[in-house]
Amino acid sequence: MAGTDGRTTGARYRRLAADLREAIASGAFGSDGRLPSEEQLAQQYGVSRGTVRQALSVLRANGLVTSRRGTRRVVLGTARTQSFMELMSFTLWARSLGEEPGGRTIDITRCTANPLEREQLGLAPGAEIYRVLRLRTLSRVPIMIERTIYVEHVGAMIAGLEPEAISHIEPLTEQGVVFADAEHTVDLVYADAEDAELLGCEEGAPLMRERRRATDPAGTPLEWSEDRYLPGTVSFTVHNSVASTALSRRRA
Amino acid sequence: MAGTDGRTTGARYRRLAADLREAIASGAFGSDGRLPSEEQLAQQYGVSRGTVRQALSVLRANGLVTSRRGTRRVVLGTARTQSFMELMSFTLWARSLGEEPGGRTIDITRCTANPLEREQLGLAPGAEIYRVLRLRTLSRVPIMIERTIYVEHVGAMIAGLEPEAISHIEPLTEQGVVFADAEHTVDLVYADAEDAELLGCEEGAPLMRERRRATDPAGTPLEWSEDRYLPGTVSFTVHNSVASTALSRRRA
DNA sequence: AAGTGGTCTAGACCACGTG
DNA sequence: ACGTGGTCTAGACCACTTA
Repeated sequence: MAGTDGRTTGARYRRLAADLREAIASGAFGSDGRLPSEEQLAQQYGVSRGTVRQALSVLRANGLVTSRRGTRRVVLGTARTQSFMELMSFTLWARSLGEEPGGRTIDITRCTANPLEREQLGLAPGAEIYRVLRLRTLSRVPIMIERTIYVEHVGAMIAGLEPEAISHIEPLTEQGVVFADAEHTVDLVYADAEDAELLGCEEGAPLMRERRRATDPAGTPLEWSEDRYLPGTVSFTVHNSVASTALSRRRA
Repeated sequence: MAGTDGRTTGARYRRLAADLREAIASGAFGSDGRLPSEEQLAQQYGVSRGTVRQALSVLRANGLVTSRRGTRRVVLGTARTQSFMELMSFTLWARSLGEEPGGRTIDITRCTANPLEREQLGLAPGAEIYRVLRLRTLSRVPIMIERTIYVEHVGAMIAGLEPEAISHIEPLTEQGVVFADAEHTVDLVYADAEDAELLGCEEGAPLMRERRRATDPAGTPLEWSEDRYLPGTVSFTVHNSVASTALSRRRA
């Protein structure tokens, strides 16, 4: 519960948030889970109240602590949310589970984007894209099929990787591609012939579908992906509050 | 693009956020979608830069605008996210779609919570709960079956409603029950005999499942619900960014 | 009545992107 | 070099909860 250990890089409020996250996970706030007041934390950590509030707002958005006028904050639960990159990268996600990620690239093609693809990536007529088809495994068991299209300059990097490369996103990040935002949509679809063959299920079998559009910090789309999971292999969880709503329910 | 019209209640930054939301929706920021600088907005609206930033952070969390050091913010899209209550209430949601919400309460029972239910609502052994089973329709077509358990004092209010009441949450809100946070988990399940009969599908047919735990501002659980949708009727969408991650992918 | 978080202000410096 | 958003500070007042 010290106030001086912990990280030394990045913004103060991020380090503080990480510290508090640890303190929460280790049960440092007692059985009732009441946090110190903002003023107390500010003094303990030698920062202003504004910085404390910035740190706490992160924890609040993650559903870790309450926040209401008049009473101290209370611990709601330990960290469940994953980092943004863990959501983008099947490989990172698998590793964080302690499972062995695998993947087989079935096909990579460079071609001219069709109208639908142009809309998904916000491209002009005639733009070139890369289409990538991969089968993903968890501890050698196929669980997901991934159909992704990349804007040209990103796809070119992917095409330069070895076919056996397990992670595609890590090399991209090393080469300076920055993913900043993503929109995920989850629904239910039925396996087509290709799905069935690759996943080893019946044609017409139900699958969980996650569609995802990822952009760079400027808002420019980088990739658009449609992932199909075998039932019983994944679920998606969202935390939502009056103050910050990220989720929406749509008519199909 | 005036700065003086708009709401007159609630926090300044919320009113400002609503104003900016409208301005974005009406295309007031031109074809390139570049927003004025924070300093300019502060002067236009007669507030401090801090308040402007607070308003913009709301829009950012909703995926409406970009935000990066060095450049002005840019419009990403018009509002897609729904209010927190629209997510909690099937009735509100249906109305916002312009469709007619309907519901039939199949069963309400007061009983002692079993161990699983106690864990879901964080209750002590022996606690009483209400179990509610409802069939939900959109424009008279059944699309979802809802199995909800309520803590005792909330369930008692539900039990006092007419059986034909379309909305359960609205009366609760009027009686002072405040929903503040919720955690939603989406996956795929297969219809059991009861699902099949009520939804009019085959037993074993695939359904989209949304499980939800909702709490009051103090973090005390109020309800736990398991909703099952017919395929093709809904999808769930989440916006996610490096700065604020609410979503997580789980091994089933 | 006292304590706490929510809101707002005014000002400062820095890191980054662009011209 | 300049403008921009990101971070941080110090202080103020208010709304709410709790005792």
